[in-house]
Amino acid sequence: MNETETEPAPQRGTVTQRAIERIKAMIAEGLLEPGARLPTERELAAQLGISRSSMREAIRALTVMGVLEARHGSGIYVTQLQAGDLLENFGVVADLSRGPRLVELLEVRRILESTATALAAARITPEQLAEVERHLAAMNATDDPEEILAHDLAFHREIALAAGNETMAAILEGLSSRTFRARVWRGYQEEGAFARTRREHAAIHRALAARDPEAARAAAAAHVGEVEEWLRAQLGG
Amino acid sequence: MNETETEPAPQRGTVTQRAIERIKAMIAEGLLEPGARLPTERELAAQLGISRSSMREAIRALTVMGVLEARHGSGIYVTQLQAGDLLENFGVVADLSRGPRLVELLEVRRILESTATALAAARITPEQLAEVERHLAAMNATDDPEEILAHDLAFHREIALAAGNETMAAILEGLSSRTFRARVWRGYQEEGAFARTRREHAAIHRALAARDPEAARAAAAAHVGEVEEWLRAQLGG
DNA sequence: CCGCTGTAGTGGTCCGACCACCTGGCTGGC
DNA sequence: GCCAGCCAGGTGGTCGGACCACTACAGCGG
Repeated sequence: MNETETEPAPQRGTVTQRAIERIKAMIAEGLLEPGARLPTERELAAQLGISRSSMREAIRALTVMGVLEARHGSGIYVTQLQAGDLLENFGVVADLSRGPRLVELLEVRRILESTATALAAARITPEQLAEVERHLAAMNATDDPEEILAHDLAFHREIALAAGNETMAAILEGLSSRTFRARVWRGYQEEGAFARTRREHAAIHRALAARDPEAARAAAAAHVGEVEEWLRAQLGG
Repeated sequence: MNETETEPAPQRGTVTQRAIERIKAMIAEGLLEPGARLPTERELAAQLGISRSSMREAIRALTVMGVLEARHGSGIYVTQLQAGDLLENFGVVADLSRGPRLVELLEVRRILESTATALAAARITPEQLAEVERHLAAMNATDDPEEILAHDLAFHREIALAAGNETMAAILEGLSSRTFRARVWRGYQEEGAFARTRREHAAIHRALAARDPEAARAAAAAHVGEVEEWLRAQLGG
């Protein structure tokens, strides 16, 4: 391979790795706006002087990171680079963590969730509060664990959104991913924790309706803390 | 909208996507222990009945997620699945976020960093405290922005580790990634914020040495909050 | 016994072909 | 003139095979 005669650092790592950095840099520098369409795979490969296979791997990597989006038959596009896009695969952390790692994850969630709930108490709109109440009611109206879980997730998601920080909401979404919750809660709920959970959710809602940030923070921290303590005991014993 | 009425599970998405899920599931179910070596690419491809190219893309995806690690000439291995492994590429979020998103990111960091610093005040060991002091001294002993930045990062990393939650430390690491800090601080530091930063760092250290969690929380929150406010003003004006 | 070397096997890269899908223009009827 | 439907071109998705770069280890020679 030839190089530009004066370049002392032609190749750092693998070809694919370089392609990833190049495209990432292009986006960081603003050469590629969010939503913009990239050249075709074949063209990109030619531009960087690599094979289409390697370019495809680079694109796959950026797709996983949530930076690019490939639409079959249409083209490759830059995502909106919203928090949700970039944190979409954050859930795998929760899905593949085990043992002490799970407790750490719940501790992080407790910190963020309590703060988010406190913020939400101050900022939530009547419409959002109504939505929260809807999920709360639906959660109490059924005994199907699947449905309860779904409304539970939606309940907290709505609160996180009401906090006004989309990034935090996206992170919490990952920390509460469906499979994660299902895994941890399977045992937790079997111990008849339904009643306790309902009480805690009611307390959170009460604090939100009263616009009391401190009460909301405490209620949310206790809510997550309950699960955290249970899980800690599971591991310890 | 509804599907899967007729066929149980013919083919959900693309071939590569299925391969990713399969391998991820194998790890989640414990069939592949952390550090274990996988079959060769060619073998894996044959097992799942797909081409090696597609399998390579799947492996690349899992590599980016921090789940797998490919060693040229040796083989493919499952990572230790530590927080650091899975959150390694979390930094891209910080690197590619702009405008209001950056403020949100700093807000999340402020919440986590203040809590982590408070925890560290209660748990830090003499050795760790000495290390923190070393970085503090090195930071004050030079005027080279690069060096200051490096020790600044190490200063906070040491504190996060002392908090005893590796997952939180890894997330904070991502939220403080080198390029992110460099981007935001370029302007911030140019306004003669060196002195203020040093004062804030000193305050954090003082709280740690005094084992005062509340003071540590306040100092850390103020430290990050300063940058946050500055950035907010930059965007507002 | 140690160190060097050769080699088999691994991931990394490239090529060229074909398939599946989407898009937009064109055709044809109304 | 307008619109539905068809159709061709272009796009990402998949495949198979070949070769390169690197690693690990067995075997040789000192």
